[in-house]
Amino acid sequence: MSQPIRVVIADDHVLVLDGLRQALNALPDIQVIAVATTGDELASVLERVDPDVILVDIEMPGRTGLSVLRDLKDPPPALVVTMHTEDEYRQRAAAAGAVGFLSKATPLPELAAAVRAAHDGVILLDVDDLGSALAPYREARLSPGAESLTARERELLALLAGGISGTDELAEEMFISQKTVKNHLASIYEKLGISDRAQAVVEAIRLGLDRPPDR
Amino acid sequence: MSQPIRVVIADDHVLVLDGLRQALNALPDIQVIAVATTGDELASVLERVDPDVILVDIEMPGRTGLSVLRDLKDPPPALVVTMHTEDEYRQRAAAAGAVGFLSKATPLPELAAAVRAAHDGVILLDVDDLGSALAPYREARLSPGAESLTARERELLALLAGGISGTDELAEEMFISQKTVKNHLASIYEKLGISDRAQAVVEAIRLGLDRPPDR
DNA sequence: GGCTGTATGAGCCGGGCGACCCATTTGGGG
DNA sequence: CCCCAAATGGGTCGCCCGGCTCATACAGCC
Repeated sequence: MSQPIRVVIADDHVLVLDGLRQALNALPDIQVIAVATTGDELASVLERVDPDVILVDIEMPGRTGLSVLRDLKDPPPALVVTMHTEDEYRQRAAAAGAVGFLSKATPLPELAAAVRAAHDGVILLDVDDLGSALAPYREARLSPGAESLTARERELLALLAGGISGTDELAEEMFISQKTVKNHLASIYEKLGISDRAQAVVEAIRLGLDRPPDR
Repeated sequence: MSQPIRVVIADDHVLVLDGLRQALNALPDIQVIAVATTGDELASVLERVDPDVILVDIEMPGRTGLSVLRDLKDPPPALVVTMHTEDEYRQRAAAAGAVGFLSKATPLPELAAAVRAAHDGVILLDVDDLGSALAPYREARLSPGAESLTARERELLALLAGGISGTDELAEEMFISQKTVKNHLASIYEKLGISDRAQAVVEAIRLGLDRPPDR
């Protein structure tokens, strides 16, 4: 990965939609680029944009999500998210070309992992142990820009995002000399294309480096 | 307002729950302090914590949300959020003591407004024009710390959080002199108890001043 | 055994930033 | 009508921050 995974979500319950959008956008490696509340809207959205993964509910006013899926000629991997866990729905989702089938009772980290797996080409439908199939995708990826940073540089950014901004406090927190703090900062500035601590804080938070790991 | 509104959410669909939690927590004036996925869990949660508002789904494994509501002796205002819009459910919700009844197709800002209204003691059940009843509560409240800031100071913080950190760029953006920028910053530092731009960015984002208004 | 990247550290220099003191204008509230 | 808060602006000063160059030690890798 290097670019965030671009996702489209379709669900007729706006509350669910908005919540999901916000939750997924909070992850550094996933980006919701469009949403739809009806089947028709989804179809028209998919004419304009080309997501990496689609999340779709079955029940929607007008056309069902599955109906839209069926008609796509070159579809991105689609995950069906529904309240209905019955096997019949699962079959129908599979027939429509979905690569995964998830309940709305799925925890969010699990969904995120499924999105990453789907983007990676994994077909989640025919695995019986979903948990272990998703294991490699549990961990939140670092955002593109964050990959070039070293561990120590990320630590420093996390402290900065926590409100520790003075060179000496940072040095004390990290058990190194003031000079080394400034060296790390200089290296961060270069890698991220910025030039001071205020911008570093902006980037640190944008890259999700402010809260320790995933979740 | 001065303290954020403390909310408990109950919904058996973890995905919805997680999404909602994240979305509501993103608002500066609302804080989700606990969640529950079953009626029993909700009941036990309400023994431990005392929220300002409860959001509850009707269908849940074991006890329904309404059943839990009925048994509370001194209940906080409760909003029922459900997929079912039929009038029968509405009656049952009212009978259980709910102050509001919302569909899962409600947009998020509407839900947030309803939470604020409920916290304010408004009974939303018997209004026929929900839209205008919620109008006064549409606007997202500013977080406590942000209230002492002037409009111009908030503008400045928004720019800072956008990555504009140099005095001269800020001055240009705001059509004022460099000196005035530094004056505003000094005033911000004093009000927020901080001392440089990096910390100002941290606060700006924490206070939700990075993105213009509500939504 | 060398090469590379990371972490650590030093010195120097100029400019920007924060602290302190002050002035003017405008608009709204008492 | 007066006063206060907000917004605007000026000046000075000292220190810290960022840019530049360099050095050492250690770890992994081919």
